[in-house]
Amino acid sequence: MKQRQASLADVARLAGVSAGTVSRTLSRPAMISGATRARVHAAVDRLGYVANGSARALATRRTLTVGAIVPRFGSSSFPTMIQALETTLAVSGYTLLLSAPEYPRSLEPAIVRTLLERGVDAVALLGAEQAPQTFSLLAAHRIPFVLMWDLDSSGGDSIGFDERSAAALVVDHLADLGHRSIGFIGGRAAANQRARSRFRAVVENAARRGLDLCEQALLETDYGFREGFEAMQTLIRARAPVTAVIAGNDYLAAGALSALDRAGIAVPRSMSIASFNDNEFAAYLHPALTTVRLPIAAIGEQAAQYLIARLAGERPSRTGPLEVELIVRSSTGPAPRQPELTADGRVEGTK
Amino acid sequence: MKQRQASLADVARLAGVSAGTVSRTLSRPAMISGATRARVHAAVDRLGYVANGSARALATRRTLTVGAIVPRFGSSSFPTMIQALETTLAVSGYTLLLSAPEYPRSLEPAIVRTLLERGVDAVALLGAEQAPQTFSLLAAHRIPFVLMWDLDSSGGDSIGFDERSAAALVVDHLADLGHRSIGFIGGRAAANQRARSRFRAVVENAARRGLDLCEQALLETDYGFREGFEAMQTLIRARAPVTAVIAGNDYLAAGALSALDRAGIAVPRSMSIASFNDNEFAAYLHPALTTVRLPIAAIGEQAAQYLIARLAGERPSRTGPLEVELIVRSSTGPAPRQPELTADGRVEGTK
DNA sequence: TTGTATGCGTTATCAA
DNA sequence: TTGATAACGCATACAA
Repeated sequence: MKQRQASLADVARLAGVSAGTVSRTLSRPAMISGATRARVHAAVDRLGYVANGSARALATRRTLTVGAIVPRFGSSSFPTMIQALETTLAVSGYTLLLSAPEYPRSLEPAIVRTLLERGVDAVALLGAEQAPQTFSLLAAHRIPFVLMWDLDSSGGDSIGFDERSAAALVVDHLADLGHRSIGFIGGRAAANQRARSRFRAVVENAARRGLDLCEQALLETDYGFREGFEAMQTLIRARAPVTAVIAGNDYLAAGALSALDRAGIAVPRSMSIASFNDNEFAAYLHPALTTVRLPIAAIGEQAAQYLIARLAGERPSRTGPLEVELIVRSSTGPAPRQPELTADGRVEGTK
Repeated sequence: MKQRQASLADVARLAGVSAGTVSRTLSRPAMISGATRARVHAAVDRLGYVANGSARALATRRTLTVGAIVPRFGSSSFPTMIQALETTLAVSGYTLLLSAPEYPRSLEPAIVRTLLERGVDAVALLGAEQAPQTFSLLAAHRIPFVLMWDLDSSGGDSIGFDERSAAALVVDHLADLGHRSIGFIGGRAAANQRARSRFRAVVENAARRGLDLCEQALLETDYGFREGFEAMQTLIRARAPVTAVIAGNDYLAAGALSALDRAGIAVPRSMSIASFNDNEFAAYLHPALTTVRLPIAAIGEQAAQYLIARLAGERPSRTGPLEVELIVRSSTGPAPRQPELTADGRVEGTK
């Protein structure tokens, strides 16, 4: 019973045709007469034949496989992007080869080499935390690739949104409501390209609107509930003179809201909160939470479509940044309004 | 400049040796003399040679690739499992081929066929929402596979935890605190094997402890913040006579807590909340939230180790369910205590 | 419409 | 230690 898997030759023998005919029957049925086609299919079913992709790849020089390098899979919006990427690729027959390196590994060229050995037809890079060598390797092997999330990087085409306009939406919103002094709880700029540009975008926009973004209220931490909770506690304890806080992502927002709740500080009466919405769940955290909805799934979809086009020999024109949307949920609760400051500028509720 | 990638033959020519020697130099350097080894490596570097995995797979009959089928990637704990799976596999040189079908597609046999064509050496199935045919196909092709999450399924080995003991931990905790009547907000049992067994586990344990789990307080919904929010609102409006509610996962817990907050119902004074902790973030939602920490990352790791062992020709013994842990955060807030009931048995705070 | 023959790039077997 | 040669399974150009 230890027989190997059925091959094209086995099918051909059983069907009484040549191997070439079987191959054609499976790939271009139109070329084959109805009678033999039926015989071949019968043999295929009977033997449970499944094509050997390695042999096919060797002969055709394509694997119908796309590689993805995804740093920091866990607490990010990358799974959503990957889902969209994979689903869209699958429609066109492509399979996704996933590499989810934990932090320092994402800089190892070995990852790209593995992908190249596997013969991926294209590569998707998420978050652009790769070594420069990655790009030269891909270029040297003429593998089309796309950068997801980050619009600024050079070297290849990229699909993403503009952090500056996203930040502008939130900051403008808060400024228009009358806030003059705000805080920001964001990811670690030192360790994370995305956190860095978001950080910068908030700072620049605050400056543009003349908002006070005091150093004391500018916190960097890991993305996470606990981190958001602790960061907000820090702000509260320090009595940071702010009337609104922007959270860098959903996790931070959730933690921050929880900390405010625990401290008895009412949102939005005593403190306004806004958040970048990576995971599309910040929206449901609090009825008065303003969020910027980032086009996460759309990035995955469009990146897939870009690669598919490239692999079809087209040269898609560069698309602009994907649209970012501000969600103000005034309908599900009181809209953020001019905060009531205490005499000394402290936030109400800090004791 | 349109030359194809360098092949083993190219390297051999440049190094002045045979192709076989190059192959051996790369795979079993010990067999080769220092001098030729150096020459070969020089040629490899010079040409930027990368092995062709398809040809290697064809010759060796192994791809060093493991397939994973992952339904409902988005709002689940699967990304964490995948990260652990991939990381552990990578250490042993295996790459992950990811299939993340949206719902109905997970039942298509075409997915498994694609994986088989790609020549995966093994397959990991997450959440066991696959068609029965999946298992027979894998068996017919003698592909080792492992079921992740679900311990009960038959057909292959599985790595997971026991929903019943997880539920027992929470229910016992609430019962010991003196709660007599509780509610449960869980996932949709009809659409989701995992939600179903969790549901059942809670019901059975409640019965075992003589807790009242009235139908009115037994809600099924999609996993999500909004859904948890709305479910809890439903309970509040219906004035469900419960003093504690168990949330089926983190998202539901977050939404439920938000709804309680909005309704002015104090946790845990007027209502106790406990939650299954798929994503390890429920822990930070509320200082008095009791959670069952599910061994998500451990499942990914152990599944990888299981497959690696199988692929090495071993036959690992069945391991029992992974450990589940109850986290009571009394240190970060008041522990849930005997709730104060109103005269007519209503929960305090519902108006 | 179908069969034949060759090549894809690697590993493995057997000699030298 | 190294070289020659034969698979591995499929696709395709060419012939029939």
